[in-house]
Amino acid sequence: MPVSRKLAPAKKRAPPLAPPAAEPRARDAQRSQKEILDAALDEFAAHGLGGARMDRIAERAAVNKRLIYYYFENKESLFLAVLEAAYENIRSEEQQLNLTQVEPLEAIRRLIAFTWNYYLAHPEFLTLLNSENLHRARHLKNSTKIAAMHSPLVATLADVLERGHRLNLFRAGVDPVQLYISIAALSYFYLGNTHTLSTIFDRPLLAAKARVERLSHMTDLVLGYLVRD
Amino acid sequence: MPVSRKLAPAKKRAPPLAPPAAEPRARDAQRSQKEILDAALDEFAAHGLGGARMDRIAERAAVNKRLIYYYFENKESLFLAVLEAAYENIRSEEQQLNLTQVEPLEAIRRLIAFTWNYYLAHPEFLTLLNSENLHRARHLKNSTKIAAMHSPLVATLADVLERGHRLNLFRAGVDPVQLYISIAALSYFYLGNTHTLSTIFDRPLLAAKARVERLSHMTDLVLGYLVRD
Amino acid sequence: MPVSRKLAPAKKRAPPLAPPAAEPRARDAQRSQKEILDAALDEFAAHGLGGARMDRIAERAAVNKRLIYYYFENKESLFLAVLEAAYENIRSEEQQLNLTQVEPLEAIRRLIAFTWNYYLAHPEFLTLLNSENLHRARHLKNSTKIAAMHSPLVATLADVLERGHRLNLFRAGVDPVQLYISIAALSYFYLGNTHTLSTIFDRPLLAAKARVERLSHMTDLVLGYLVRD
Amino acid sequence: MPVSRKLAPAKKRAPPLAPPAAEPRARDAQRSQKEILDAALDEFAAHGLGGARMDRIAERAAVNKRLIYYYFENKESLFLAVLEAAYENIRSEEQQLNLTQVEPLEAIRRLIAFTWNYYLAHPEFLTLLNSENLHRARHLKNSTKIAAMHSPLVATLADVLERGHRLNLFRAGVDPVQLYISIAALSYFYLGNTHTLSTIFDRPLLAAKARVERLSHMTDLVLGYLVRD
DNA sequence: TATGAATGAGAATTCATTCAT
DNA sequence: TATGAATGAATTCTCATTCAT
Repeated sequence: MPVSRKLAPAKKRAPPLAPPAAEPRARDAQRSQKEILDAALDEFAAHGLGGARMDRIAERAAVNKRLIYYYFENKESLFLAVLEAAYENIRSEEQQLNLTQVEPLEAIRRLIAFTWNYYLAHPEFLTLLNSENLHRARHLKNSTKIAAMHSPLVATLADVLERGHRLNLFRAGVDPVQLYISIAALSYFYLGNTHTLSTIFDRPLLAAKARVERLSHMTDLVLGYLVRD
Repeated sequence: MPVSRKLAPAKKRAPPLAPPAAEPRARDAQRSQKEILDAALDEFAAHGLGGARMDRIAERAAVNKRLIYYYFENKESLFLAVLEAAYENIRSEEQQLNLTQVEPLEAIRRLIAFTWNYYLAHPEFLTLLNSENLHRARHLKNSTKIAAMHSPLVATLADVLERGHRLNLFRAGVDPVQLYISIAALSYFYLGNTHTLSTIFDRPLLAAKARVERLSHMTDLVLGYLVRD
Repeated sequence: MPVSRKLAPAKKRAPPLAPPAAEPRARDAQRSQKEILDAALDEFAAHGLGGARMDRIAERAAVNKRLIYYYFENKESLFLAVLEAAYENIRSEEQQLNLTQVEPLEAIRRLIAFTWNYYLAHPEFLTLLNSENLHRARHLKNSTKIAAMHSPLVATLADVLERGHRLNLFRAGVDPVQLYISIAALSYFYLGNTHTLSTIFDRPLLAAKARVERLSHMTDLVLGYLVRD
Repeated sequence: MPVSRKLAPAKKRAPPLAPPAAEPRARDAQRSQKEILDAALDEFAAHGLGGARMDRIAERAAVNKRLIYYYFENKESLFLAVLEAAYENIRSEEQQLNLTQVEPLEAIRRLIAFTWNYYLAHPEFLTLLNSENLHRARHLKNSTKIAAMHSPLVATLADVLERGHRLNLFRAGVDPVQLYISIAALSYFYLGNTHTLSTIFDRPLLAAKARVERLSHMTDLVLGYLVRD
């Protein structure tokens, strides 16, 4: 039962990550915004949009709460900003796979592995998307750039499929969007729902061995379907 | 023979002005609890655990808010109760597929179709699970019956795979849990993330035609992998 | 996070002292009232009037909550009933000291020791009185019998003082009420405030040795004043 | 340059109708905290911890209820803050008696009179302590400074007793803590229990005459014991 | 650009008490 | 005499947001 009486307002928890900052910190707009976004990503990922707390974001970012409103209008806008940044990040890393430059079979393998590993490394991306879907993509629909961010991905996958088919390697008539959704689905569901799945099946789905098996299973599944015999 | 003298309480609570008397609904504990659970399912599904409002649940259930606490300790316990009921529902319908009684190929087809249609008809199940995963299955881990509810499912699928293999139809060495997760994943991600996916791919994923295509794609995918050539 | 879903309402704590009592217990008005009073005494003593919970009283008494209202109108009336019973108890035990039958010096010693031991054995009496004083004796003032219960005590003490004086043992002009209040005060404050006193003086006031010393000190104090040299 | 686009929050909170504009009081953290503490002291003293209402405290302090939580974690922390302030106050006034600078007999007289008058002037101190004892000093035990606040008092009284004894005035072997408790007890019980005592003895204990008599009786009692014949 | 002080509108939860049988 | 079901009115505490500097 901590007591605070003198001047400082009561703090619920031990002081935040950053030192108490007696004097106002150096003014660096760029940096402040970045820290807010990072903190907000963590917070929204950890608690969802409804469960996220502006107070905690300010604390994590080590900025004054008021500053968040200065830069990001309100909670919802901040959430959209976080979402866009998250999409930008995954799409940008994806681009670096250079799928159009490798042979089709390898391209598919790489895409599956990349997706799996990215989700594994960025669990916050999954919960973020879940939150946005809970809200029926309300925020994303206000985004001007989001669709444009995804056409290259579709084009790339279409190219891979086309090349695979011309080499008489892949089956015909595969819809790239459909396939991409399936590839994402296989990793997304397993990782995003690990907690419930581990509980209901009473099985450690994130153990090292289980992870290797899952990647292998997913690859088999997709290639088993895709590759013409 | 009561011993009390009329001693006025410290501060009389204002007497109710007039009885509303809109013919009070019959007292039925069973029914009240059911209505609360139904309302809570809707509310949790629509807003997540954090966004759900006890007030709205009471309103939807048409019961006094206090009654919720009378039957269900608190919000979290209510959430677990809802979760368990939701799992019970899907597992029970699944059981009625009688997968052990049909030939393996048909069994797999049915399972895929059932999963797809169930999720389509029960979008609340998806958001509910997302919420629970956001909370790292905190509630479910307190459930005593959840794991037991799932062993029949695994056994059934194992039986189907085994029979398919003995008929020289299916490939060997398929892990039923792994496969079940994949089957669920393909529907779950598509339907649970329809809003964001529709937005980023700018495509109406829930249009009648799209739905038919998706079910077909998923079936092809799974059978393409499973069926030995 | 206990869950209760089926028919029974949620219980916050493990079942009360008494067994769940599936069938309504034998109808015994006398006994029910006694159990309610006992439970209420404990509860009011432990939490004060404001902090006491009717629910807990019902639980402790192992009767239905509604029954309390049947016998004791409301919380305040119940509190008064408890108070009166408590006073009755101490006065009745006090009476059995037969102070008028022993020599004055011994009578005073006995009264001091009795008071000390009674408070020690009945800490609930102290907190009960504190509660009533917090409420400015609001309940007691409604009592018809309380003053009558105390005149014998005053008479007895007056008699002792008078006899002591006539024997040239005690000083003259001692007001029995004043003296009684002092005797009670010395024990009451020490025992009723043990927790804060032990904390501020950092000393275990209830240790066996400390108790012996206190009784001795109080006796010295009172007799040092009373006894003529 | 804020990056936010105007994205309306999920549900706009209704805009305030019109600013009350009764010339807002200057923002003064120190003063706000003081007013809250003062109001809380009154409220806790009047109703006990359980009966105190945060709403009323806010109202009395003329601050927004939320501000209480801004400065004082919660009700319990506020209670401890109030307690500590109360102890600080009495101990500080006591210090100003300069008991070490006056002759022993006078020192004891002064201490008795001071205690009596302080309790008379600060009835809230008594009820506050009663509340804390009801809670078994739960809050005080979390205080770091409380014990330190009391050692000077004990030292002072020890010095007085020692000097009195060396002057062959006081009896030997008197424990200062024991004596202090007795002195406090005599006033505390009389004043803290005035309401019940007046009722059970049917006598106006706070009448001017009664007060004079009580102080005189207490002084006689203590000195009768302390002073060597 | 930055911040400490302040707030209105809820939010979950509690509580004494009454209803209906 | 006894009880499970039900409730209106608080009560503590929370939260996004704004004020004033």
